[in-house]
Amino acid sequence: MAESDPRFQRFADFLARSGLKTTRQRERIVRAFFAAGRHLSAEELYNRIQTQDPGIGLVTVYRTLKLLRQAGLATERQFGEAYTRFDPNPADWPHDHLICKRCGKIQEFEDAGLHSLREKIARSLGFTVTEHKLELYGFCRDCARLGKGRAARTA
Amino acid sequence: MAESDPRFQRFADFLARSGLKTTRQRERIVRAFFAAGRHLSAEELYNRIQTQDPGIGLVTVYRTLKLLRQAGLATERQFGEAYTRFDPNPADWPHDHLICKRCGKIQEFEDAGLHSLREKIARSLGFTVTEHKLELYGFCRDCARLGKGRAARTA
DNA sequence: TGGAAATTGAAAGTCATTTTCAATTAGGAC
DNA sequence: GTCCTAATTGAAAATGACTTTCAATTTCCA
Repeated sequence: MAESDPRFQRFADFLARSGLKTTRQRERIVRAFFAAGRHLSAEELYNRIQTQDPGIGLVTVYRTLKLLRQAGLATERQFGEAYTRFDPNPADWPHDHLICKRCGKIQEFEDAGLHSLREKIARSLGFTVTEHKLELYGFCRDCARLGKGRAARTA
Repeated sequence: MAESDPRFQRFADFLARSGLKTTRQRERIVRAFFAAGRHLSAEELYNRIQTQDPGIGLVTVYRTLKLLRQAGLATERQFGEAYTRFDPNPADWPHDHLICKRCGKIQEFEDAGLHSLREKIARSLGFTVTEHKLELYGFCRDCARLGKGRAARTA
């Protein structure tokens, strides 16, 4: 996730191509987002940035996340929480998620069998499928070991 | 979906068991919900009821839907829209959904292969899975035939 | 039938996210 | 480097789905 991360360049290119400007705020937000490497909410990202640059507003975080989405560098996800999380994986990588109900860990995965299964189901019901969304909820190895208590939301 | 629908009795039992009362509003709302037989939002259900009983408030619709959920007679679903839809299928029937992006039709399905696939995926990543959510998006037979235009939200 | 406890609807409150708007800033033209 | 204009920013207000508050009404059992 060093400065050489090609996503910085992709974002810069997106801005230039769209006639938008590179600002201090956008640079900090994008850097913090990629550095986190997790599915953060706008508020969580905002809090991380606050500690280093209190001048940046939550509104600008929302706006920059929207730009990242348009650039194909982030995807909005809903995991049954009140807010949206942003997935830092390239939008053109189709994948699904496993969510730990105790620590909140989100594990991405890709499964070829799923694609054929979805075709089989769709065909049997007369549908044509273009996208899907699969979320598996449960406990990660560590949390399963600790006993399946109430969610603690650590990670 | 006649008066003999056992769900009316189940709801009445739930109310009695919980020390709650049977009211004109609750009866109308529950009847309209089961009669629709579709995944409605609170607002959609409210609108249907308005035409026959303008005295019922949206707040009461929300409250009654919450009771139906507690009674195991409805399940909240999010299909990427701004609002929640309520699934009129018994909560103890685990199933997934196919959503037509053009007419909004929602088709339920149950697939045994999915259960073993989810176990296989979880095992390979060290997770224990307790629930899942799968949504397939595409076009139903009728809409696929008409050409895959922009969503029209009919049904 | 009486009356306590539950219910209702309107209005106000939440909460995440978006819009508005006046002040600031980026970055191409010169 | 300096101008100038369009883009950007943050604060405050707005939005929209949903929930809570509260005074008035209704249910239902003793």
